[in-house]
Amino acid sequence: MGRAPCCDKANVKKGPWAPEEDKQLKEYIEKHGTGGNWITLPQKAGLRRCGKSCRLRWLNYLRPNLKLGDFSDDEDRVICSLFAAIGSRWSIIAAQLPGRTDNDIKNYWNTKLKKKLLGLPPSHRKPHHHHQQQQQPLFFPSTLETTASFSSSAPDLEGIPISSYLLSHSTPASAFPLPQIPGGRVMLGGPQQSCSSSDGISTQICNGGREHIVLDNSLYGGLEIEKMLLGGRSLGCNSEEIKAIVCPSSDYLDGKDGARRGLLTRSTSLVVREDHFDSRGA
DNA sequence: AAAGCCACCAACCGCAGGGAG
DNA sequence: CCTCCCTGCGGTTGGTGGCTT
Repeated sequence: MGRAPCCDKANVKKGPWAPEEDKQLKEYIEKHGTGGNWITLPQKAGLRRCGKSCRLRWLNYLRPNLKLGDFSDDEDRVICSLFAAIGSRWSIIAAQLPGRTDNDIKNYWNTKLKKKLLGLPPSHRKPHHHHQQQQQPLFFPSTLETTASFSSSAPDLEGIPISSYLLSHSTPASAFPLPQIPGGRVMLGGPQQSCSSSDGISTQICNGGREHIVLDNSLYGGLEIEKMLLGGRSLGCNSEEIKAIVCPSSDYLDGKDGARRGLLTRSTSLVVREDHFDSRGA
């Protein structure tokens, strides 16, 4: 039994948006808002488009405060670090980059950043100027392959280069058959393992399936994240939770307390601690 | 100059989650 | 609870255009 289509496909226009359609959609939303219902919006706005298509167009191209143009090195680092930690959760990653959309980031990752991390030669196309500056892979090959230290009870998994991992797993959060943890590095040693590297992220899996992720580069301001795993599967965080984890300026970091605990969705627990890195001078 | 290749990106598709009834 | 509906997400596709031969 198939799902009912979200719209009348026969009467719906597909393909690239015309400038008039953009104008029509933008003007309608600016005047009336989305009304909380994208399905009926195109009809109200006089557009022969699927509601999902309108939503996508608005979110990705028409809404205000969108950031256009090249990704900065800082943005690269945020994307890479979060990808390493949580996998291809583009919406969460996008939430950390104001003005960027998940689609943007996903495209950027798939077409450019992944190749840069893998150290593949640049495309024959003219690369973005600020990307030309950095010929070295960003951090996976240079840290996990050469400086990372592993202690593991699963030697057959030790030392898998992240580049090999990336080549075969574009979706680390869902690709592993064993305890599935967002981010390939967490999995590299199997259960009861630890992995640390100079890229600012280290992870541990303790007895009982407790996942322990430590982010200590300056980007994060030094935070410790501890997540409980349920049923051998790492559970997701929503964007606010991740924001609490990775934003140095977030309210989570403004107070004096050494540790604060917030309850995550689906019974995942989270500990955000500042004191862990105070002694490291991170 | 033309053809072919391929990187890039906008947009589509299907699925999962969550809320309402 | 259960079902239905809507939204949001992530993977994938197809068109476009730049580059190479």
